[in-house]
Amino acid sequence: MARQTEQRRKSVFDKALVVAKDIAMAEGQSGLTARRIAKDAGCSVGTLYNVFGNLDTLILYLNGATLDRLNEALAQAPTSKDPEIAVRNLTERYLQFTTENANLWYVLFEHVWPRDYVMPAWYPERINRLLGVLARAMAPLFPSGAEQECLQAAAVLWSSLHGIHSLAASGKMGLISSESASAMTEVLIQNFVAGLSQRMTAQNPT
Amino acid sequence: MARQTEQRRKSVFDKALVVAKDIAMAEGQSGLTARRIAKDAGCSVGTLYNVFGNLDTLILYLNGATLDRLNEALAQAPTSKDPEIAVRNLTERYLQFTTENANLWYVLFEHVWPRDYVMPAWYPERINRLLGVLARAMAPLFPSGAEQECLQAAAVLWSSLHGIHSLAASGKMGLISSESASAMTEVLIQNFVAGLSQRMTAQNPT
DNA sequence: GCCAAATTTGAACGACGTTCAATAATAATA
DNA sequence: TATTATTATTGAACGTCGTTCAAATTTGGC
Repeated sequence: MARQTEQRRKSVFDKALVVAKDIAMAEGQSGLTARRIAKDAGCSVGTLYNVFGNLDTLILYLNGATLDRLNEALAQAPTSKDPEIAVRNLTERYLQFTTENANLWYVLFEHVWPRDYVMPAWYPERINRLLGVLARAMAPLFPSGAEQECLQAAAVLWSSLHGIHSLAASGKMGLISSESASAMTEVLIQNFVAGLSQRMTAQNPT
Repeated sequence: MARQTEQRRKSVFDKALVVAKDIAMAEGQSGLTARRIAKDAGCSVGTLYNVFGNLDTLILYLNGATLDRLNEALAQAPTSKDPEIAVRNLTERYLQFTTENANLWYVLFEHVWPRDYVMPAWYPERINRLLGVLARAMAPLFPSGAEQECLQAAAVLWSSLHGIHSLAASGKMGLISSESASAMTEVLIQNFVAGLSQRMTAQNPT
């Protein structure tokens, strides 16, 4: 029966993702080996490959789950009509999440995909969902009809946040300490939002 | 004689870095293996380890050379008293460099260091040298005595640029295409600089 | 209970970073 | 120059990695 096959596949799928998450949180990227995950999940490497095809795809699903959890965390951020406050509320949650889930975040953004790996469509869509949350918070900074510009600005802010936090976390920024990531985020938001609102008022002078 | 020893070490050192650069440019991160570099450099893996200690250190020196070359490229950017123009000139050179040296840039920022790897002091110093170039271009946006704030703002802008370009290059930003990195950079600079100058004029009203 | 189909298994493969006893080359001494 | 002491180089070997696949096991239908 195909039904039972499906059920067993799903149980292996779920179990593998659970133990992969546990391993990643406890030991980081380096612990995420096929043999280790199979052992902790109570199956053989062959079964893992039967379900996921390869280790990269397993990590892809792990990242998908991480993105979902971030989305939930951001959904609980208080809203505000003031874009600067709304954006700051979001970035505070974002920073909190990446701090509390540092190793998972590391896997999410530092994992190197094979050059020819094709991402399933749902993966970039989940990232765009996050961009959408940020764009909604920034919407008051843009005139109606400028949804594209708003989305682009959200992408800029999102990428910038990522740059600050990843460089700070990995110590690749020189003397700038990792503790200053929060302060740097604040500088970014203040000035970027100020620039946007100035542009807005210049176009629609009161 | 220690002299001759030193000379041979240096010749292996230099040759290894040259072939490592060639390999990285042609094939990217994945081609940078100890056996491959040794083969191309005309020595054995043992000699490579005798000189560099480990492969991470070899890559560290490769990255150092890349940073030096970027520094030279930025030094040739035209200066301007207008901070926005000066910053844009720098970021254009930066984008040009990372595009022309995409694989080297990838190695520079995506290489995962062992958790306990200790960077030599000269490495973060080279990154700070780049931050200094950016900070000098932004200096007119800050009152005298605010050098620390200026440096921090430079670090924010630098990190943001890195976030935009790395996410765009690796396709980790969702639907945002890699071709839009340049446009996103422009959005970032315009609004960030506008925010900074607004802050400046608010403190020193004319 | 038996057979056919599907699933699970883990030994095996090639490649990786790294090590180190053996070899070769060099410097010092007689 | 011949011999010894020191140093550098070598590459086979170790353990681990992702991945494969023939064989063993389990499953579902009769």
